[in-house]
Amino acid sequence: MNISFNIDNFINDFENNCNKVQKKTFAKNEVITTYIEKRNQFCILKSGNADLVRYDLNGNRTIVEHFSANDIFGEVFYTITTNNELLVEAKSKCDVLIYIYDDIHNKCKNNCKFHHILSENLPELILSKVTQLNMRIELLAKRSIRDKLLGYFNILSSRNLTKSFSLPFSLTDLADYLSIDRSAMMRELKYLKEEGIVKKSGNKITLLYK
Amino acid sequence: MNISFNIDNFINDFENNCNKVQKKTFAKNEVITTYIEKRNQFCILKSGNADLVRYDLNGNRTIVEHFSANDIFGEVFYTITTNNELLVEAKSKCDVLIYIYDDIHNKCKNNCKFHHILSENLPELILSKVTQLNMRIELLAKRSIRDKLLGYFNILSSRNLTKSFSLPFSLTDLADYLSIDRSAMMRELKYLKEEGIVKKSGNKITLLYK
DNA sequence: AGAAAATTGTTGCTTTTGCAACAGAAATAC
DNA sequence: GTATTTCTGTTGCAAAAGCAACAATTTTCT
Repeated sequence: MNISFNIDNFINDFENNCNKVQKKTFAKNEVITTYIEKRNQFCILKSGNADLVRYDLNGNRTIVEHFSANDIFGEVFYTITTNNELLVEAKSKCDVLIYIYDDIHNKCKNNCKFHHILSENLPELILSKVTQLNMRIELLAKRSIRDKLLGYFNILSSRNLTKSFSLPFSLTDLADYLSIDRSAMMRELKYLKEEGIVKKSGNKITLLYK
Repeated sequence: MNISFNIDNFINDFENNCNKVQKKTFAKNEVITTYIEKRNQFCILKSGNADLVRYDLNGNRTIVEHFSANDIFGEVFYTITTNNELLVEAKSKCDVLIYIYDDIHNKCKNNCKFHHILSENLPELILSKVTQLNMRIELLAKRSIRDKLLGYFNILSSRNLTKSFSLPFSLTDLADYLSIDRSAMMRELKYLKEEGIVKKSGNKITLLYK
């Protein structure tokens, strides 16, 4: 979910001028934000990796989304919050820009360029989120563990334009992302290797078909 | 995913003036649009009901989204289209407003009020879509048929502010919406009735717990 | 460098889900 | 208003997925 303009060009600009943005740094494993209070946060991940995680009543953990540089997140995307706990957890050191959503619409005192461009591009930014979520839905709607794995591998493969790629998280987390049991996933992964459909060493996957 | 301003107030306005919108009517079972060509359509369902449907390679049908009055849809939300067929099918007579997405940003010749308000509200409109999709993801991420059913019933229940509500589609379609086997769903539904958790007559469901 | 914690890999067993097939009810079409 | 199609409801059996438990490996912490 890359934002379509390059934030780096404006970093200095907003750091000096924008009186609406908050810049924060989080260490690995810190909770960046929770989606329970209604602060209408809109966040941009400047660097690092983070997961949006849900813990449900049965004790299951689901990785709802995985974020890397320039992805956007925040409770503004969860207007109707459920009773489950939603957390954004830093998986590495993370730099985050935090806006209150309504502030994006209003011009900031200094009328800074970053803020202006952000508000101009807001629809496209949110639209890219929609595209991302639709991909997520397609994955979760798949009926078998095999289809989920191959579906996800295909996404990573086309994203990298190559049949070889690294998984962005551990196998334990992958299972929580695909909403399946880890040991069942490991078994399916073994079958996929045995049948010569994928190759795997460490967290590097290679697709062997076609 | 109701749009936050009332379109009806502007119907006459745009019908006479907006040179960017197309208004079309579809009969039940007609295909309103497909998501394969890249026309960047942005559609508003004025009246009726429609489903976004995917047919995958295994012959499974998934109802990706269900639309009713004032919901928005269109291929602009599927920038990265997969190889699967995506169709929007009218489940009843449907009135649809169709924009080319880029036209929404540009002022129309007549600078009509409807068009103006639409472009002003676009971020919130798309944001409501995000919220809707997140709900969908939460549902599909549930690990069992029972949790999917109860999760969906809870959504309908809170949407109607009552423990009794009608399902917006047939049981066959419900299974395709939850991405589960129909007969397995019927069995689980039977258990839920036997255990006194839900009541069901026709397509009307009543939640009995709490 | 060594201890502790987390992740990977595996397996036997149980439970859940899917599949196939069919009968009856309801809706739709002619 | 009758025939045809779709939908509902059910079941036995097969396949897939989940659960629990544990050893081996890797990573992290101090």
